Amino acid sequence: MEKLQAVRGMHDTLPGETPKWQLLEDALQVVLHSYCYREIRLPIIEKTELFARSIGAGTDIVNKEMYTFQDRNDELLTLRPEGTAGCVRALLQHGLIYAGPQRVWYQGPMFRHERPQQGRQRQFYQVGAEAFGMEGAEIDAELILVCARIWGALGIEGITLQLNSLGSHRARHSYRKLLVDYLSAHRGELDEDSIRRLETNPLRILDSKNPALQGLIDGAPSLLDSIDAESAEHFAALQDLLDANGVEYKINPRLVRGLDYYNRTVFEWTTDKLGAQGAICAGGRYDDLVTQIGGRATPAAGFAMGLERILALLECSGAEAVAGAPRFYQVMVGADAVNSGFRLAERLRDDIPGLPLLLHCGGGGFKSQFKKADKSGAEYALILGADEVASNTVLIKPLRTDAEQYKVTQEQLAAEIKRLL
RNA sequence: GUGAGUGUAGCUCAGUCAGGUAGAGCGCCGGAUUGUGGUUCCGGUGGUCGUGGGUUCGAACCCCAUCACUCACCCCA
Repeated sequence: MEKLQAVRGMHDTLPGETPKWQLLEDALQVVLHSYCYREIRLPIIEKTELFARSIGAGTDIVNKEMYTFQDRNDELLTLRPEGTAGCVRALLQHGLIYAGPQRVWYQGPMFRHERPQQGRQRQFYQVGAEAFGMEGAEIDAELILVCARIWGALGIEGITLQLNSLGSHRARHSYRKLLVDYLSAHRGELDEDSIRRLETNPLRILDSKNPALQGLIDGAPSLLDSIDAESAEHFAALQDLLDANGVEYKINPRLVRGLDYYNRTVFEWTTDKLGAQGAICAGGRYDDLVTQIGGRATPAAGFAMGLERILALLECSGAEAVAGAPRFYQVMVGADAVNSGFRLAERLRDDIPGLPLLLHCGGGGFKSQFKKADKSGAEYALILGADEVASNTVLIKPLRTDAEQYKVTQEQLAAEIKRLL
């Protein structure tokens, strides 16, 4: 029979790895809550049309990377490839978009059918924050400061903030023409990918890694030269706020995002420690998305970060999370000991909620049970054998020090454990 | 989607070049006078060599296909 394995690009997070995930998630929550972002929980499946309309019908994500399928009633559905579209849809559907400024955050799995490699899997986890109803550059700055504080909380260093402004959609559209004209004039110098993108997403050609193209790209008209006056002002205001708060950034006129809904501010936090997948967090402003999804024009901005990449970065910098070991391991030898041991343990759990107490299951003598107690990482063994059952006592043996084991009555045990905790 | 590399015991790997029906370390289980772990010593358990075909008297090894992982392109968080 064929061995069953996980679907390609879908990873299991094993018990040994979950503590570091929990540590990361907790740290993110603390920072987000300190800026008063509130959690929103969203469906993993949405109608396909939502993504086609928001991310953009011409983007790679929508064209070749979505997990799309037909429901039993022939509805076209998609496993979400990102979180923003569903978030906007939910706030719109429930009328929160118009209920004054909103700050929300979400976390969970996203799905993209890409070839897996380092820092890129088909099911991956993002934490994102979105803010609605705020027009000025202040919210752009706040989002970036949230990110910066997250890096600080996690002890992540050596990453770069890249910043750009795409201008208004209109300005971006006319720039697109300008760029296509320029590149078409040099069509012969373009590589295969770039020629394809000339039709689909010409701005991304600016992002090309092909060294042969760098000269051509350097000579291209600059996006920043052609953005509208209001956007330029907005961008300047953002830079002032970042400067005033000591956030370092690099203006990168070639930074364009792969999702169509962005306008004005776009940013990306990148590292050079993770190979080809250098972006750990990215976002920007998307003032026209709410309209595209069918609502009234509402200014909006947000970011999303890739948790696998952040974890990989934390491992690079040598951080280690501690796995959850029991504090107490209860050794029980003989049927009578098991019997009264279970009842004793249940009483302890009543008295001390959350007590990390591991009961030995599966029999065996004292020797083998102690081996397992040691291996479990527990600090103390609680020992129950025939003698203890007969005398209504328990032996407590410290496993991590040379201290002698000692005897307490079963009535005293809860108090003694509280003392040891 | 394109290209390259890898796949042998629960884990890390040797064996592949020059085909002769599988090895090490760690782990796991047990023992060292039977109610005490962590060190040491002794013994044991362990793999249809990713999967399916082919070549051959004979394949972990050569060939083809396929799946998965890794890396790069691409894409993006």
